[in-house]
Amino acid sequence: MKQRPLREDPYHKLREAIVSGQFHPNERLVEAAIAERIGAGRTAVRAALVRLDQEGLVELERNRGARVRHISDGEALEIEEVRAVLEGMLARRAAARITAEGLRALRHVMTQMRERVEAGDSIGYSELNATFHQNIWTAAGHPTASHLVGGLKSQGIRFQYQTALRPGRAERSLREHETIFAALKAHDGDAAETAMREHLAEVLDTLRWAIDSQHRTARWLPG
Amino acid sequence: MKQRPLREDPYHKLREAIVSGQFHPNERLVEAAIAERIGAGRTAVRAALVRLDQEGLVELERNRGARVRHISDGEALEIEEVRAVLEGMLARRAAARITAEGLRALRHVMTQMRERVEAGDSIGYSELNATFHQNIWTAAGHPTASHLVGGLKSQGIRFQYQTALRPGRAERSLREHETIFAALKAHDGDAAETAMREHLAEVLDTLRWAIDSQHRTARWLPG
DNA sequence: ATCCTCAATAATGTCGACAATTCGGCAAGG
DNA sequence: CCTTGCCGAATTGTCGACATTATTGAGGAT
Repeated sequence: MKQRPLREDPYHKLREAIVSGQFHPNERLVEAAIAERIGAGRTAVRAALVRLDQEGLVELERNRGARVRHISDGEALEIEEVRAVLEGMLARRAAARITAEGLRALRHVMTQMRERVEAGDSIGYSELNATFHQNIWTAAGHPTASHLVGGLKSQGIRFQYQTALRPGRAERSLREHETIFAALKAHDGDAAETAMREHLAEVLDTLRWAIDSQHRTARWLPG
Repeated sequence: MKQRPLREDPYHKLREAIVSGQFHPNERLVEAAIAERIGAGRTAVRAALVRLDQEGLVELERNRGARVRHISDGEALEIEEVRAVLEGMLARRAAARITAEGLRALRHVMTQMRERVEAGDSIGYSELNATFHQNIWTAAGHPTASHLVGGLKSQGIRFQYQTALRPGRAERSLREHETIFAALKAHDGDAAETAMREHLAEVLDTLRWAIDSQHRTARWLPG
């Protein structure tokens, strides 16, 4: 019995390549090329593409092949909106069910986040941010919602770098996380949901700002 | 250029067969058998199974084939919970954006629902119920959330018959819908979200009741 | 110069065959 | 009687070949 390393699975390999930005949005994904690139047969690649299409990372058109799905600005906002309500629900549940163990893990992550902010390391902070949220999903014990949120996150990942660039965002974000943590520690479901939704409303605002400033610079250059 | 009738697409055919209950939960789905049954090649059936697996209607195990996914009671409750927050959000948005046209369509559906209740036609009412909610999704203009809710709905469909059986459920449900409609008509987002969430909390309670009574009768018969 | 036609090309969709794997039964051994 | 190992049927996974379909580009007519 040999275990199957997930990293060798064509689906995961291709998914990782797309999410990590190795393919540009709207770039065509030719089955034969992908097959050779990741060292798999065309059949397996096909199956992977079907899954990724269903997942929303790839767009599959009959007889016209696959391309990396381009997430429009508006869609990114929609995704963030849905994330907000789902994570709000997860935070509420987490407040009711989180254990001492879970709280300790969260506190540990927050300590690291504080370090990253003080060091001015935006990208390191961003990764810890993801860890923080994932810990909450785990504590919530709600596979259905976690699965959905995970899928949304992978779609919106292209925009996550942009939000980190806003001046002063990290400090503010850190305070918001502390509020969430306090609510969880107090097992206050209402407060946890509210704090999480406010936090993600802030993220949404930042995203709007990032998109706006993008449009502004885009008009400056060619004009 | 010939249009492709969706009903002939193996994916939709198989999906419809599963959702409509032509296969039991946990029933094995042998590729060759399905292929012959719906008149398609094994390749197409394979692709359909992959999609349905990603969608959560089918469970695909490596080298062990596919089976209809069994949604446990707990999972059904989780699904309903997620549906509640998502539809709540959609109702809020719908309140802000619904047109006179959309309101008229909703009113028409509600009239029919009233008729079905008075006629004691639970199953007809249930279908109109689905239509009512779909109209709200449309009015909300939020493809991302609508898509997710649609997927959840198909997973939980097995339980929807059970909830309709509770005595007096239909009348109460009708009143709840009227409340939602009033909030939409008044373009009151807060009220719409609250009404929708309360409505679906009721549905969730009814579902808990259905599951409980199921367990009771299950223990009576063999005990 | 522009538009249309049509062949050449490249990619996808489908099929059949074969290899790999799982599962059930059956017999040998403890 | 129970466990273990092995064989065979059934099913899935993969590959290669071929049909089908879009796309591209050249050439000719207006």
